[in-house]
Amino acid sequence: MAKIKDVAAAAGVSPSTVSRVLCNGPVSDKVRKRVEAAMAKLDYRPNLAARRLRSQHTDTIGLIVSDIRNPFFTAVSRAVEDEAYRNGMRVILCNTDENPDKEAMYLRLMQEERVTGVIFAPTRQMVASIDQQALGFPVVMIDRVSADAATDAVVLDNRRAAAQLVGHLLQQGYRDIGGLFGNTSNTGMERHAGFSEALQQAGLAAPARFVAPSVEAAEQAVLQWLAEPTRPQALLVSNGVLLLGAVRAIKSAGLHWPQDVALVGFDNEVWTDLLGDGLTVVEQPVNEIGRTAMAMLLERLDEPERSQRIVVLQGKLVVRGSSLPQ
Amino acid sequence: MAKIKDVAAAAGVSPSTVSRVLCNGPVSDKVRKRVEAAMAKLDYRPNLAARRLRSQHTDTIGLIVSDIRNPFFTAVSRAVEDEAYRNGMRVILCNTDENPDKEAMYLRLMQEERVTGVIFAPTRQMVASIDQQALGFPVVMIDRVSADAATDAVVLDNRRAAAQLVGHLLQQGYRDIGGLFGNTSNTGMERHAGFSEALQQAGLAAPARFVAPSVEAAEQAVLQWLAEPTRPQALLVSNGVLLLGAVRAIKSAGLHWPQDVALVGFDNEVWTDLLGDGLTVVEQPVNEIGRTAMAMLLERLDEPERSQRIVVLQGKLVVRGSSLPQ
DNA sequence: ATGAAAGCGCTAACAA
DNA sequence: TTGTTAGCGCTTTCAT
Repeated sequence: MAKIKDVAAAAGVSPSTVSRVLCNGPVSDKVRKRVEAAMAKLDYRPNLAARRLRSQHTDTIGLIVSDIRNPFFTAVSRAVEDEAYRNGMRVILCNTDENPDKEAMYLRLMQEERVTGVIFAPTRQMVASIDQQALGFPVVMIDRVSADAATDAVVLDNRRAAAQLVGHLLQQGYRDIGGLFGNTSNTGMERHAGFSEALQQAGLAAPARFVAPSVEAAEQAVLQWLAEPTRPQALLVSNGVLLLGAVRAIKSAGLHWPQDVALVGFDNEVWTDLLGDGLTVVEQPVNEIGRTAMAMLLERLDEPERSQRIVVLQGKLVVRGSSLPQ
Repeated sequence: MAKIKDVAAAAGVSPSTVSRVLCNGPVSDKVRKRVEAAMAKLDYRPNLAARRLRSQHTDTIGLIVSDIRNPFFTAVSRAVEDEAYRNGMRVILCNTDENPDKEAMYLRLMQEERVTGVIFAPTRQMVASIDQQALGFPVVMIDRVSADAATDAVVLDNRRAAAQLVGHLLQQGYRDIGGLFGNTSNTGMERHAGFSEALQQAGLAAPARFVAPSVEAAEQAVLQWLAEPTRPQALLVSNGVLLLGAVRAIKSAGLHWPQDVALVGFDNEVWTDLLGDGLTVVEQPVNEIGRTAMAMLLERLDEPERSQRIVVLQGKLVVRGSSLPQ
């Protein structure tokens, strides 16, 4: 494999000149042409490891999420990657499975890679303990954040979104409303807070249950809840993964929405409008979340000293049949 | 940030010894302990760019797919990543959008990264033109391959799977069967071949249409097809993305399966069993595909000279209501 | 088992 | 605009 010296020799110039061509440095047009011809002839590929070592910048960012198969993260990842490559940066993707040990391991790996920065959807335990100074690179958190986080962040207005769903249910005449939330992320906690507040303001009880963030856990929990005499008239479910579990539970219990139980949730996944008259959900602006996170990271690199910034995006209430009593 | 020299000084040894600790080389237990203590104290993180440059191996593989949001690739990616990290390798993910220019660009990037190997789901144009020698690393193709590919590969038995779906429809009494296929991948071509052969063997016509691999293109094509007087009794759709489009079309045309039109397809996505009595599909062994691709890459690295190998996996027919006349 | 020395392929400072 | 020189942080001979 050709190296910079070979190209230099073939073009009759010094290695530095070849390097300048590579980096768009000052080179006369005539020489540049010659060098580019030599590169093409030798099928030269600059060695990125060498460039990174020497130049001390990797143009690489880390993207740490719980599971790329969660459609929310799938969509956000794609947006982040597009924006990254558009800015000449590469992305290293890491799946943590909501496991703090894996989170720590991948953060360590990011340090070894000397990444330029990281976009991170942390678990609840991790949020407060992230120290950018110690890490050595800036972090933008997404999806799961709390007030005590010390980094930039892009989040949905989770309380408001949950409150909106509750408001919608109240408006439709539901009074007996239950909530199902994930127990590992701050997102679940915030959505629970919005849910509780909205119901308390209406003078109603706010029965809530918390489960592991998996389809199976949600399915089992909902199946059990629906079998109890205190079964709620309406169910609010905290994200797309849990929502799928809830749908499976309702289906396998032989029940139907909205007559047996109304159902509302988060994440406007592709299947939510295909079921019966559709599921009422809050849609997250997934592309905007990804793009914004990447943009904030780039801004932070430009201005390391500027104060912490949290961008709060609004969800969009999409009303469908699952919450409209007939 | 501490470097190897600092650790060496702190531990009272030479940099080589620290390096040996890092690489599990021969070091006495006593010295190893001292070095590890120094590493911990200084919060040392080895610089991967430097290691890669010097050692000439990157322990990195590239994964090139059309779009991570396609659930098939989402699942395969996750399996590849898990298997990679388990083997101490990192993964660079690239989305090509079925665009040959992007494919070429990312292959070039993989060369600059000096990746150990690449797992690649190529478009039709690209399949035959992949030259591992010129690229400088081994390639394992997935999902889309043809006989003239010159690399290792892991594929579904697409012809047989399509034929199975046709066989199932014939058994259920359908005679007038149409097929919808993607026009950019060899996968679509092979599934079309299996579809055609099976119908020809039964002495039946095999009307087929080809569309761009997007939900919208499929929806429009099916909408139009269903409005024609020659509308088929049953529709076979070549992958999960197109299948979603077909479902939308049938729904928005106010039709129902199986009475108005039976529907079968590929990819057992989460929503396929939620719609009515469910969609009949061929399920691909997504985890096995990802794991096998990674395993083949590792084997190829061990034995560069062994002959080309293609692993053909079987799909699983999952029969549901969409193809069972009432 | 350990150390000294060389160099992976490139870029950045400096000089011309 | 171009060349010369040094060195990024590590691993790998080759000694000892």
